Amino acid sequence: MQDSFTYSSLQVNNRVYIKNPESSTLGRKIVESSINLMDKIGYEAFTFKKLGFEIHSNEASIYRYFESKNKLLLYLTSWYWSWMEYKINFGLANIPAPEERLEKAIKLLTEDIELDGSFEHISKYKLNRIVIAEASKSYMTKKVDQNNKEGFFSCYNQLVGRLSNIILEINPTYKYPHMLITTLIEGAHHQRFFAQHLPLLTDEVNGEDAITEFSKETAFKAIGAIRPSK
Amino acid sequence: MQDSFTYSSLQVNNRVYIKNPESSTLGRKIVESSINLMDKIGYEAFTFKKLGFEIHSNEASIYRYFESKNKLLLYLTSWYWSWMEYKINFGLANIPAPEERLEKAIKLLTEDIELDGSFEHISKYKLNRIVIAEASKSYMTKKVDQNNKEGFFSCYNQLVGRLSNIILEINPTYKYPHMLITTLIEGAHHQRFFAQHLPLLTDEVNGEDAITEFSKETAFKAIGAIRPSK
DNA sequence: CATTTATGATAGTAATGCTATTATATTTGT
DNA sequence: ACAAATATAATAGCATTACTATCATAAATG
Repeated sequence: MQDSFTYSSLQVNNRVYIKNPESSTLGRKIVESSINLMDKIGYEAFTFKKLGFEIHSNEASIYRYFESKNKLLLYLTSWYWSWMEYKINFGLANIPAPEERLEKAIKLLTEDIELDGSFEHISKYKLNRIVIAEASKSYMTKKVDQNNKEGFFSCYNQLVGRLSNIILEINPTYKYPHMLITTLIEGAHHQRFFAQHLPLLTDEVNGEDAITEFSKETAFKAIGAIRPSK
Repeated sequence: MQDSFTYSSLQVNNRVYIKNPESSTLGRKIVESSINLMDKIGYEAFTFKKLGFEIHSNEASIYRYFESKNKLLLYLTSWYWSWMEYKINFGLANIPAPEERLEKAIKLLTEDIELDGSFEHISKYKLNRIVIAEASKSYMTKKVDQNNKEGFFSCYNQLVGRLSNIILEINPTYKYPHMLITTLIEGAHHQRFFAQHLPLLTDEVNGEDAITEFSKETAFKAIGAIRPSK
């Protein structure tokens, strides 16, 4: 991914934060460190107090940026999905055939995100791990309806909408484009987690990225389309 | 489901509880009420103190049955999966053709569980809702590996293993039987949740159970088998 | 009916998830 | 250059959570 992509958080709903973390050094440090810390100790053990300690600041200061750790998680996942959409837009820019577009999109959505050596503001590698392991905690909540009403899931909704349209371009009569996309995205994430922690729930296939391969294969068969030859 | 099915918890790993809740009135009340309360207020807000109040007992007594609310959730989900396995075994008993077995199994796994009028000890309707909304919190945890080593997910592992075998009976060369099963089970659960709370992520199709239909269709296409005619 | 065993009542503790207050920097507008 | 506004740091406090411990009483059992 190019550095030309400005990490503005314009695409993230501005009601998930109290003060835009991109607007100050402290804010950026909060986001950056929250990714490291949450990836390391997990959402449950993660607290603003610990984060405050990590960044040599304190709890109260973090609360001026985010109302709660759930909102912070919402911020991180929204950011991830809008980054992913950017990445997909960029990756599909020169591909006209919808079959190829779909295949590429599925690859980008389901592939393993590698540890990048570069010292970026936001570690995509860790953020991907957080999305895999913790994102569901942002919406599997008694506040979903309220949060949804406020538009906190719009990044994800929008991405799913666009991908559904590609499917409909390929097969306009396919009845379940949204289901297929969300099932494959969440499914791929689950499979990554299972591969690491609950291996009996997944399939080991060496010499390929089985998860991405499974996702592509399942998608094309489901919509009754022929996969572009490699 | 017959009442002849004894609700013994033999199939649930005995290390998820301290004292078997099926062994006493209080224990059964704990399980029964925990389902009602957790369904009502959600896993996060659920506490042993509140549960104690509900059953006119107290916190300390509940802690004699379950070490933590995470273990209680593990108990409930394990119970659910072993009940589901029983239900599937029962439902497939007289079906010889693997295609029909698979179709029936997918139906049982993904269908909406209706509110049953009968006053059963354990409400399958609510338990299903808990599994949909909260089950992932039982394993999306920094303790997964340890919990898995102790066999806390064996009910689910076993069920997935059996269903994979049906797939392999139909198509012995299919490479991703476990992935397909888990993707469809978790996927169907997600879709039920989305249909209620995040409708843009799913597809509305009237006049049928779209989620079960999608699951069946996707499964048969994925393994390249022909669906049994209805 | 003596003794385990199960439950209830109460208390206590460290940590969590905040809010509030005040002091001190830092930025800014004039 | 300086006053005013704004951002951050430091500290305290509070209700709740997630437990553990203790002791009394009730129920079951041998």
